[in-house]
Amino acid sequence: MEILDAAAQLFAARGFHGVSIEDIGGAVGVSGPALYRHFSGKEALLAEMLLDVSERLHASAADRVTTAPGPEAALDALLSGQIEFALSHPSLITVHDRELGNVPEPARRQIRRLQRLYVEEWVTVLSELHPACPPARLRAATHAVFGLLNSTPHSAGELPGEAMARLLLGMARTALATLNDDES
Amino acid sequence: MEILDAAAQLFAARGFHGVSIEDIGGAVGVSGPALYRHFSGKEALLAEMLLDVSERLHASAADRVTTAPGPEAALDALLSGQIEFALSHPSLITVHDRELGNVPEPARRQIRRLQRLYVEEWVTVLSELHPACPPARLRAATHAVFGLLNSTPHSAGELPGEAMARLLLGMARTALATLNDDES
DNA sequence: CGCCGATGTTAGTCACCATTAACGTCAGCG
DNA sequence: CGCTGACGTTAATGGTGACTAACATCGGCG
Repeated sequence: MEILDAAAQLFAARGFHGVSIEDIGGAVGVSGPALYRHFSGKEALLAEMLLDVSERLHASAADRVTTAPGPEAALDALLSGQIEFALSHPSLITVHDRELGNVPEPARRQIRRLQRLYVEEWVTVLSELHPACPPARLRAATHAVFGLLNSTPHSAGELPGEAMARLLLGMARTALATLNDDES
Repeated sequence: MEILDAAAQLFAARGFHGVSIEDIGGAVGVSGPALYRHFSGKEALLAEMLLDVSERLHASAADRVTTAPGPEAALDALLSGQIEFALSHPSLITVHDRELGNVPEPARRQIRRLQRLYVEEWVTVLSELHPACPPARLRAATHAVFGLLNSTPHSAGELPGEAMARLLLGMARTALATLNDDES
C-alpha cells in the first residue's frame, strides 16, 4: 500500500517517534487524521508494516530452501533473496531491525516468531554445510551476515545495484565459508 | 560521564525521540531538569556523545594504522579495534549509526568529517592490499564490514565475548580477502 | 431519486515533553 | 560567620502530536 511505503521511508529516515501522523498523511497527499480510516493508530500501522516484511522474508526463504537441490544451492538462494530484498526495499530493512520495540504486544510476539523462523531457516542450511559447528555459533554468524547484507542503506549510492549485489554475495559467501576452520 | 552512558543505553533501546529528559535524569538518580546543569539541551547531549565516539574511533584507527608494520597488520589492527569497541560499547555503536540526523548543524558536520576520515583510514589500508580494486568498491566493502562487525548488538548473548570477537574477526578477514577475485 | 459506506476535512481535546523560572542546599573559603 | 558557585528541586509555560468528533463529498446501487 502507498501509505505503508511512505511511512517506511519516513520511519527509516527519522525514526518512529520522529515522524508524526500528519507527516505520513502529507507524504501521500491526504492530511492527518485521514489515516485513521485505514489504520487504527500509529502503532498498528507499524505493526502491519513489520508483520508484512517478516512474512515476506520468511515465506521467500522457506520456499527457496525447499526448492533448492542441495545445501550449497539453498544457502546461495537465501543470500540472493536477502540481498535482493535489502537492495530493493532499504527503508523496510532499516525499520525492520530498528523499530520492533515500538510494536504493541499482540503483534510483536508474532513478528519475533517469524524472525526466529527466518533465522532458523538459515541455521538449518548452515548446519548441513558445517556439521561440526555448534548452533550458537551458526546463529551468531547468521546475524553477522544479516548485518553485512543490511548495510546497503548506509552505503547507498557508492556502487550501482548490480555491482553491489555481487560484492555482497561474494563477501557473505566467503565469510560463511570459514565457519569450521577457526577454533571456536 | 555517567549521564552519557545512561543516555546511550536509553537512546539505543528506544530511539532519541522515544526518550525524555526525565527518563535520562531518572536513570542516573536525579530528576528531570537537573541535566541542564550539565548540557544545554537534549540535542547537545546527543551531539557530545556522538562527537566523542567519532573521535575515539578515528583517533584509535589513526594510531593503530601508523604503528602497524605493514598493511596486513594495519587491517588486522583496524578490525580488532572496531570489534573491541563494538563489543564493549554496543549502545554507543547503535546510537552512532542511527541518530546522526538528530544532531544539530554545527556538530553534525564535524561528526560526519570524523566518520569520513575513519572510513578513509580503512580504504587507504585496503587499497594497499588490493591495488586493482576501485575505491568505490573498497568503500562499499568497508561499510559492509562495519555492518558485519556492528551486528553484535543484535546477536547479544549468543556467544561469549571472546568467541564472538574471534568469529567476527575471522568472518571479516575472509570477507575482505576476496575483494580482487570477483568481477566488479 | 435517495440511502449508504468509504473516505476526507477541519476543529477540538488531552497528554506529554523540552525548556525555563524561582527557589533551596551546602561545601569551601574569605 | 557569610558569600558564592555548583548542583538539585518543584512549578510553570508553550508547543507538539495522537486521537476523536462533527461535518462534507460522492460513487454505487436499491
